[in-house]
Amino acid sequence: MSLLAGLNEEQSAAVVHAQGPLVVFAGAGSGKTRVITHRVAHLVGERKVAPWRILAVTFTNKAAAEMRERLTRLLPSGANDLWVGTFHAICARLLRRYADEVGVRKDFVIYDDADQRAMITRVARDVGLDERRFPPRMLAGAINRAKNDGLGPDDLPSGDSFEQAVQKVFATYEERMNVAGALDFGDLIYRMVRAMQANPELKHALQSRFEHVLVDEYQDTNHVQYMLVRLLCEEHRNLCVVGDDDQSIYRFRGADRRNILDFSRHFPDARVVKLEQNYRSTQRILRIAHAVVSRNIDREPKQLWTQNGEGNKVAVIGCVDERDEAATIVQLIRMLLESGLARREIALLYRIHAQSRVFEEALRYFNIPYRVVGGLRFYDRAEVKDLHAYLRVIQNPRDDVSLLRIINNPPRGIGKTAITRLLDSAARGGHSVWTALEQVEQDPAQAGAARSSLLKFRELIQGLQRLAATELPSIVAQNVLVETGYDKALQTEDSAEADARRENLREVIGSMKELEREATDPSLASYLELVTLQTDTDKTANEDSLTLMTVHAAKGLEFKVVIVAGLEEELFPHRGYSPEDDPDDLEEERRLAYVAFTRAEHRLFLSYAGSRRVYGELKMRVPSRFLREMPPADLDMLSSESGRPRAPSAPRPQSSYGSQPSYGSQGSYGGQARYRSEPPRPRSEPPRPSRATTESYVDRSEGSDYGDPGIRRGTYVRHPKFGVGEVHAVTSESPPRVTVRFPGWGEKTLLATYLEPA
DNA sequence: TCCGAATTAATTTTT
DNA sequence: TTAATTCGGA
Repeated sequence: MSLLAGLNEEQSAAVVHAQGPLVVFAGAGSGKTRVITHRVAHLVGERKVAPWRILAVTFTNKAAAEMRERLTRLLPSGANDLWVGTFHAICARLLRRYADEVGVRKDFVIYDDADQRAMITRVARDVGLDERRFPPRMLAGAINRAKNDGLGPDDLPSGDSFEQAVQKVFATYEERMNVAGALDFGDLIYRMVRAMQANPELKHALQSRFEHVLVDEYQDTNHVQYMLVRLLCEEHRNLCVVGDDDQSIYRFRGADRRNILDFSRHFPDARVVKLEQNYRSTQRILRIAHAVVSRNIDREPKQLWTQNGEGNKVAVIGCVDERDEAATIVQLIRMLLESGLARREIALLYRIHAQSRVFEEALRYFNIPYRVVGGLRFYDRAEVKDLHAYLRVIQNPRDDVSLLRIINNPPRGIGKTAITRLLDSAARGGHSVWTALEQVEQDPAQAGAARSSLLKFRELIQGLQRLAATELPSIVAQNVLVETGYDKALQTEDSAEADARRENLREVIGSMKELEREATDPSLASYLELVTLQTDTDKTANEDSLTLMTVHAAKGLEFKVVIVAGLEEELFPHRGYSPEDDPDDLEEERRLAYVAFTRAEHRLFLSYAGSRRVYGELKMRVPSRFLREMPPADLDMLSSESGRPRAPSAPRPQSSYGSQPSYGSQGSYGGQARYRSEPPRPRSEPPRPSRATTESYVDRSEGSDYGDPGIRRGTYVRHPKFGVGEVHAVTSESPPRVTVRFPGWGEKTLLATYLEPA
């Protein structure tokens, strides 16, 4: 029973649960991964379930790899025969195995979002849609949403013109994808579900195969994924799902929290286990996280508790603007590092990537090693995608999107006209571009130079295909770079950027070689599948650098110290360009905040700026409502050094990086910070913030020594039309509205977003 | 065919 | 602000 050693009662219950559906509500830091891995180990080791009859689904490859690794250690027999993987990877594997039954080609390629977008753009043009009225990204969104809901083109409404456009594009897109032998991410799951529904034998084969199905991060499954899970476990009914509805942060991608919230309704005989003991954070951190998320109406009631200590107060640092925020936070980080903390133990989180820039500048200024997670991914680089496109065309020349990507890259005299004619020919024949290329001799429209360029390109690809029949992928890749002239073109360019691209390509080939050494099946097809499904390589995880990332990217991670920047209205909670308040959006922002805060083990720092450049425009900012929702007793309200009032016309210092901070920790980062602290605010009365609380927060007492970076009475602001005026009152916070007296114009009430500090 | 100016748009994104 | 994409002229 060593598997149960060190587990608490609830964890053990989940591990040993024998038969039937089980839902585990696993709060942040409650030992979720442990439960899931130990459960699998228990099934194999104690209950003698054959490993190949266990399916464990994760959301990331990283999580899958981690689970496999842990299981390898837990199980004497190893984890090789277990089915562990993401929904997408598992479906891809099943689709290849049952390609004939499903009706897909065994050698299908997988289109990522960019490929999909390219295809949709082309289809939309071909069916004659106005790109301005129906932007491809919206069409793609609608198509993906449909697939996430398990719907095909025929299942969609066709009321308004947009719906009609979607339906038309969707249907044609499916045809084209079929011709191209390509599946998009959504297809992988959708097609599998459809096939099981349509084919009872296939359904039965799979249902009897998987005796136990386990799903991690169940709160982020979408509807088709639910359908798939449901189908797979129909026979044995041994479904174990683990998740936390409070950490569901992918609604915008179709994740449906109802899947976990309604689990007991979907499976009435389900056992429910709640893991509420947190092993990660201090009590204060949990309290403020809970204070925010518990305001959500639609959630499973639960509250994390911990035996950990009370911990330090959560520091809230008010800053002047985003540069001041960056300078202040970097100073804070320097002090944390000086106090003995390792860089890898600190994370700086933000709501959107755009926020990282100023921090990166400040960190570079002080030579603090950092890594930015997410953003531009390695495999998304143009040159990498180009090489992969060549490889994909070699493997499957019907892959139109890839073919069109490389047909004149590097330039080889195949111009717009020649390509248009080729596309016409393909459309006429209802076949792929490659087929059109094979028939180019019969096409009278292709004449002279264009025709010979096309023929030359065709021979180039055919030659590489012959090579690929016998050689390893890395050899093929090297030949691609040489024979296509791709490398030569970069060499000729002779710029630093081109050198970097060549370096990246060398790196790709290096990693291909590495994979070939390890892989059981070092084929081009398996390499290509791997790189499309495995987006992040995460090789930098071991180096000691500070981590910068979005809150989304931080899910599942933990750090000794977490700093969350930009706790301002409009930013966090984020409101992009959606004009109206969607309560569901706000609830998701709360969950996001909950995820952010619960990443912290020992200390949590929050910051906001009083003004910030948004798309180049200086905007006034209002501190996040989330701050107001936290118990004031757990907060330390502070302001940055430069948060002190300055003469309105005083020039901004060139750089605030050199200034000494007015706060610090003594000895260790765990010590009480020497921040200037404000008198405690009266407890506000959420959820409906009264005007009074608004003022007690935003409109600090006059004559205060502390500069309030936010908008308050007396602040001078500039409006594009009315000029400079004085703020008379803050009338609402969301949207931030203020009354301003403009000389010559009188008193105006307007949105603070139109104002900048004067 | 290609380069640079003009235009436009701008969350989060495990796959 | 920026980055990405498109368009127009050489």
